[in-house]
Amino acid sequence: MEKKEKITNKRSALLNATLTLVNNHGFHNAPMSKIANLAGVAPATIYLYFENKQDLVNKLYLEVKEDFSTAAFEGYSENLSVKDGFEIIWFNIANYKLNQIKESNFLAQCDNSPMIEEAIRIEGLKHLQPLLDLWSRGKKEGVIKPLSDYVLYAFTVYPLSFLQGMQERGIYTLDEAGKVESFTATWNAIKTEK
Amino acid sequence: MEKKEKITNKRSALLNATLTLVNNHGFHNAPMSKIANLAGVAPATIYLYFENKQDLVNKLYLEVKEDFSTAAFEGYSENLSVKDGFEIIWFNIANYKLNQIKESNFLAQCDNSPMIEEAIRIEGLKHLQPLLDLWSRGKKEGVIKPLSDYVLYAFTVYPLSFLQGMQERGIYTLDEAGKVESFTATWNAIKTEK
Amino acid sequence: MEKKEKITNKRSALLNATLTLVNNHGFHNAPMSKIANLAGVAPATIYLYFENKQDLVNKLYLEVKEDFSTAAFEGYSENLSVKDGFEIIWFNIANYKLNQIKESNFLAQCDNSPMIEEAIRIEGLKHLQPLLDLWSRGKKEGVIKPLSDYVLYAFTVYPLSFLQGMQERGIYTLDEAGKVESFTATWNAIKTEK
Amino acid sequence: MEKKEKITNKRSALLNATLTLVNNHGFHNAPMSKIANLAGVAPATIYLYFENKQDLVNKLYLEVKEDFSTAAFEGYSENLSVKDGFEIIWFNIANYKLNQIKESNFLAQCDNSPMIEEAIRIEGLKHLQPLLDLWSRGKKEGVIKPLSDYVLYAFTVYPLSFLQGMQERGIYTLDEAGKVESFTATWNAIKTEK
DNA sequence: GATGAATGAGACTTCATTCAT
DNA sequence: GATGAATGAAGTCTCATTCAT
Repeated sequence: MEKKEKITNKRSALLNATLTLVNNHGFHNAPMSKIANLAGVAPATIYLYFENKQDLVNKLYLEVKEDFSTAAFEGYSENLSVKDGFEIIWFNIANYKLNQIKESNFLAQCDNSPMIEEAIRIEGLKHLQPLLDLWSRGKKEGVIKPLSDYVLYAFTVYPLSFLQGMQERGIYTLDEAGKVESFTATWNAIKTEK
Repeated sequence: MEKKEKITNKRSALLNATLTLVNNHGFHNAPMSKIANLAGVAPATIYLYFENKQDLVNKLYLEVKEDFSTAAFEGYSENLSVKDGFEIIWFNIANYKLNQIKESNFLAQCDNSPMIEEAIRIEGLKHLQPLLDLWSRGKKEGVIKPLSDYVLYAFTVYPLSFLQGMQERGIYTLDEAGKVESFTATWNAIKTEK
Repeated sequence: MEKKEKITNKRSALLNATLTLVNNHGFHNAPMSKIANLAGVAPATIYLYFENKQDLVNKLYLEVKEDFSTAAFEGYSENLSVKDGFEIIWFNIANYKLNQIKESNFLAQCDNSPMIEEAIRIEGLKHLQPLLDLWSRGKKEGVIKPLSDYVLYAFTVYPLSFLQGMQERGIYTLDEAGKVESFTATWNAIKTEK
Repeated sequence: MEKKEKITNKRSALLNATLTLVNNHGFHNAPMSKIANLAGVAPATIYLYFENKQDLVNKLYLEVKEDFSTAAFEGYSENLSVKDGFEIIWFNIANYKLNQIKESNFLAQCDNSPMIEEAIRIEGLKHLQPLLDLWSRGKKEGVIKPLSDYVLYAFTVYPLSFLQGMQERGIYTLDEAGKVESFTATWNAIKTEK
C-alpha cells in the first residue's frame, strides 16, 4: 500500500508539474526535463507513468476536465427546479474558474490550441451530461429557450472564461456582486422571454 | 513601385504562411523552415522582414487584430441608436468570426496562450474604442446595464468564440437563424430589464 | 569510481579537443560539432559538461593557466636566494612554453584576443603570487630594480612568448644554449646594475 | 582624380571599419554586414575592393604592418651610432604601440591567432630590414651580444606588447619615466656586458 | 561602380526519448 | 521501479557571398 501510494505520488507530482509549466510557458516551453525536475524525479521516470509527452498532457487534460465537472455538479440534484439547478451549476463553474486558476487556465489553453487531440477533447465532454439533461428539461418546461445546447453552453460558460482570463492577468476582478450580475445576464440570455 | 510590391508580397506571404501553420499545429510546431517553405522563400529571408520568430507572430497578431477591428465597425456610425449600432457591430463580429476562420482561430489561440507578449496584447486592444464609447452612451441612456466593460465584452464576444470553435471543428454550424437567436440572447444579457 | 572516471574522461576529452581545434583554426573556426567529433561524443553531450561554448573555452583557459602556474613553480622554494629562485621559475616557464606547445599557443591566443572574458582572465592570474612575492623580496634586497611588476613580467615572460611562436612555426629553435643566453638577457634586464 | 579618391575613400573606410570591429569583437564577430555598415557602404561593395573576407583582413594586416614599420624608422639614419640608432627605433616602436592603440592591438591579435595566413605574415616582415642591419653592425662592433635576431627581437619588441595590452585594458599605464626604464632594461638585455 | 535583397550552408543549442546500471 | 548520461533529430538564427538592377 505504501508502495502504491508512492507511485501515485510521483504520478500526480508529474501531472502537477506539467500543469504549472504548461500554464506558465505553454506546451512546447515545458520540456520534459523541467517537468521531471519540478516533480522531483528523473526524466526517464516520466516514461514509467506515461507513454510520452502527448500522453502526459492528454491524461492531465482528462483529469482536470473531470475535476472541473465534479465541481460543477456539487450540491446539484435533479429534483431542483430548472432555474435553481442551473444557478447552482453556474455558480459552481464560476467559482471553479475564479479559484482553481491553474486548472482553468490550462483548460482554456487546451481548448483553443491544437495541443490536445480531438479524440481526447471529445472524451473530456462526457461528464457534462447532467447539464445537458437540465437544459432538455428546461426547454420542455418552457423555461429555457429552444436553443442548441452549443449556444446555451456558449452563453453559460464562455463569458466566464473571458473574465477569468482578465482576472488572471490582473486586469479585472469579479467580486461577489459581479458574479451575481453575470449570472443574471446569463439567465436573461437563455431564459424564455415572457 | 514594382519593387515595393514585391517586398510587400514576400512579407505578407510570410504572414499568411505563419497564420496557416500556427493554426494547424500551434506556435511551437510551426518551425521557421516550414513557414519559409510555405511562403516560397528561404529560411534566412524571414529575417529580412522580421527580427525573429516572436516578432513575426507579434506582427501577425497585430495585423489580424486590426483587420478584425476594421471589420467590426464597418457600416457603424455614432449617429445610430445604441441598439442599432450594437446590432451592426455584433453581426460584423459574428460574420468575421464565422467567415474569417483562420484569422479568428489564430486570435483565439493567441488570447489563451502565453505565445503573445502582454504588451503586444494590450496594443491590440486600441482599436476597440468605438465599442466602449457605444456602451458608455448606452449606460447613460439607460438602455444598457451598468456593467463593467469587461463583463459586457465577455457576453458580446466570447459566446461567439466558442461557437466559432465548434463550427471550425465541424461539430456545429451557426446559420442565419442561429445568429439572430444568439444576438437576441446577447442583447437580453446586457440590455436593461424593464 | 569507474563511473566517475568515465565522466572525467569525456570532460577532458572535450577540453583536449577544444585545445587542438582552437589552436589550429581559432575560436570561431572550432565548431561545437567538430569538437564533439574529435572528442568522440555527440554534440549534445558537450552541454552535459559545459553551459555553452564560451563556458567551455573559459574552463579550458583556467585549467591550462593553472597547469602552467603549477609547472612554473615546480622545485621552487621561498628559501632560495632571489636569483636562484628566479632562475628556477624562469627555466620552468621557458620549458613549459617550449614543450607544452599546444597549451602555450592557446594561452597566447587567448591573451591577445577578445575570446576570453575579462573576469575569467583576471581569475587566471591568481596563481602567480609566488613570483610577485619573489620580486618584492628582490626589490627589498636591492637585487632587482624597483620596476613595476608589470614591467618585470613583460621582460620575464613575453620574450619567451615570441620565441615559442617562432619555434612553433618552425622558424627558429631555442636550444639549451639559447635558453641560457635568454635567461642571462632577462636577468640583465631586471637586475640592479652595480 | 576625384573618382579615384572616392574609390580610395571607400577602400580605406572599409579597412578602418574592419580594424575597429576585429579589435572589439575578434575576426569572426566582425561580420561583413557590420563592416559594410560601419564603412557606410553596401555589403556587396566590399567585393569590389577585396576578393573576400580573408583578403580584406590580409590587406589590412599588410597595411598596418607597413604603417608600423614606417613609424619605427622615423628619424633613424644608418649614420647614427648603434646605441643611438637603436634608441630612436625603440622609442618609435614604444610610442607607436602606446599611441596607435587600435593598430597595435590588431597586430597583436593577428600575430597570435591563425587568422592570418603564414605567407602574408612573412610578407609583413620585409620592412624590418634596417633593424636587422643595425643589429648586424652592433654585433660586429661588439656593442650588441651575438644573439640570434629572433632573440633580439623578442627582447626589443615583445615586452612592449605586453605593456601595451595592459595599458589598453586600463590595468597599467606606461608613462615617460616608465618608458625610459623599459628602454634601459631592453638595452641591458641585449648589450654586451663589460 | 554600387546596391541590397536573397540565400545555402552551417553555427549553436534544445529536447524527447532511450538504455545500461 | 528508478535513474541520469547520452544522443539523434531538429529548431532558431547568422553570415559570407551573389546577382539582378
